Amino acid sequence: MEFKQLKYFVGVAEALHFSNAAKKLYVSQSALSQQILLLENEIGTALFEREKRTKQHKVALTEAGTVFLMDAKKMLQLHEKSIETARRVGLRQETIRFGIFKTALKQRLELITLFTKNFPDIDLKIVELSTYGEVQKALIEGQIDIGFTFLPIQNHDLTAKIYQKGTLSLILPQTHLFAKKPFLTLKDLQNEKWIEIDKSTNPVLERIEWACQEAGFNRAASIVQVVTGLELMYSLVSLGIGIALGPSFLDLKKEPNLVLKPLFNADGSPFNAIEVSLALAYKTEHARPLILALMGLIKEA
Amino acid sequence: MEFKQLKYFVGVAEALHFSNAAKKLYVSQSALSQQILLLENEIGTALFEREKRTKQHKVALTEAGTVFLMDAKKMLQLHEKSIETARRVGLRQETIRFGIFKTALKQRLELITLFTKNFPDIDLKIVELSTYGEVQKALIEGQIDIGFTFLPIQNHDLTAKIYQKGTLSLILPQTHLFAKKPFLTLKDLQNEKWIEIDKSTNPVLERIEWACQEAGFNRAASIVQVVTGLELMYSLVSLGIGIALGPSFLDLKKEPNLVLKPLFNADGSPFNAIEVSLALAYKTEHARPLILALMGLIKEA
DNA sequence: TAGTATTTTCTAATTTAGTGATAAGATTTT
DNA sequence: AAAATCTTATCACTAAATTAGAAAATACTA
Repeated sequence: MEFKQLKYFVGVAEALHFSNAAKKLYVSQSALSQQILLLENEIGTALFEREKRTKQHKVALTEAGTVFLMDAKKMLQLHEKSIETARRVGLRQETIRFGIFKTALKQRLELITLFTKNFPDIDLKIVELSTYGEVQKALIEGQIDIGFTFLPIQNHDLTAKIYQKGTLSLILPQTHLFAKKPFLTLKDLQNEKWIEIDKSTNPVLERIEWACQEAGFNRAASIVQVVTGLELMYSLVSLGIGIALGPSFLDLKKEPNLVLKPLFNADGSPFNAIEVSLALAYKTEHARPLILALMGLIKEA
Repeated sequence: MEFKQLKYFVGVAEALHFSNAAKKLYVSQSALSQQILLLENEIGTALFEREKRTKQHKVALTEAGTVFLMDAKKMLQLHEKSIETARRVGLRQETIRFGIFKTALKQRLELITLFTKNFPDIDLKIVELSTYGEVQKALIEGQIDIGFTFLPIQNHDLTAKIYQKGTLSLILPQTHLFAKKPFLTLKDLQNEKWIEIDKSTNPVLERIEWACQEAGFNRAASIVQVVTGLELMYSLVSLGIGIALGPSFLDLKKEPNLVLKPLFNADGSPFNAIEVSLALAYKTEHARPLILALMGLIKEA
């Protein structure tokens, strides 16, 4: 018996419907069926009556299922409570300095929420840095304990885990001719002017140049402005001074004049040769349970 | 967090010693360490103080570990209780007919104990059959629900799981010249007289003949007596009428005049070309949770 | 300084869980 | 009826996690 199976069981018991429960639980219906079967075969008795789907998709708890549901809920409650109390006792006055940089606004909020929700008793200090390169530097120098960064990481002293995987997307003014074109390729962009984020610390950005060379043009020559922050980039693109590239998970809701367009290869497949991944990182030698637990939280999102 | 980790944690907390706890828990010490680490890294705080083994191998619970221990025990209790009550409710008056045959006395006792301990409320009927071939027949014909048998199983309607793996061993009178020889090979036995269990239904026994042919002699010609049960075989071997072969897991404690000797290849490696495996089997199409749960119990042993 | 006891780390092998596609059972629609 | 639909179970494949065992690391003992 596993806690996962208990969660699945409670999910099905509440939905009384495998497919619907699977959606809520974020697993496939087949995985859900299998785990419920495993649970039943461990206990030795059916927990649900499927009745060979005799009547209208009737899934009902058996008598054994009914009594087991109560215990399953208790176990899950105790599971949560046990973690909470152990954390409260073990983490009194522990401090975590969490480094963030200016990109990825939505993501950092989500993660801070996740951190404080799961570890309400730690002293979480947010350290704002301007670029992800500075985050890496601060991690290595021990000024922060954990932080956001883009991949790849050059320094081997850091351990990172992908938080959000993205590809390169195009940032256009809504008024741009291409804003309505469904399949944009790199080649389509050969006559554009470009705004670029300072790339001194980002190896990914260099790969854009290579990709443009492959597509048959030299983008570097068309860069009209290099900026250091997203805000200025957004402004310049809005003004029509040029277009820009950025991670596909950027949140442009607050920039009504801009649109984020995915890129495609010539054959119509998504252009994902250049991966832009946002990751959470810590200095490997500073690993301790609390930091590893925070790292572990990202797989829930 | 997994129940397995909770069991391991309680084991270490009670032994306050990883290696000793590992033995009790029947896992390798490294697996134990890893699982405890994983648990600590999920909770986010250390549960044990290892103090970098500063003093005499001191393993102590941290404060967080102490509070977590109580919850862990509660969860494990609830885990057991939940299974018990679900079984009690779901398995009222269920009957299982368990087929056994005369070999493997010790093993069948162990398994019956395991069955009744885990499923105290089912009506377990032991059906004694004389050979494992009859057990297979009874399974197929539906006279029994589950039963012991030797592998391999010819009939594809049965599903089996190995309960105990063994090789062929030699059954000798204690007074026999070979009883003290450390490395017996098949070739050493070419001039012996043989007692043999009725092999009409056992494909494994035929492979003995092949193996003897390979070793350079014809055993079939030296068979002085074919018997149908172990008891008679033991008696005849005791009397010095011949020697016999049998599974290495036979229990000869009650036969003080007999010894069980492993066989070796000419190069000194153990002779395990012929596997004699005792398995638990059921008719595949009769699978139901209770039978699968009983099948599942054998991995605990 | 070598020897012993103990836990962690590393690696290869096995086992397990997950997914997507498909099958099977039963009802509803055409 | 036949086809479409809905639902759960099963299959085959892939990805991930778990295990044991060897070796490394750490500290105490003689």
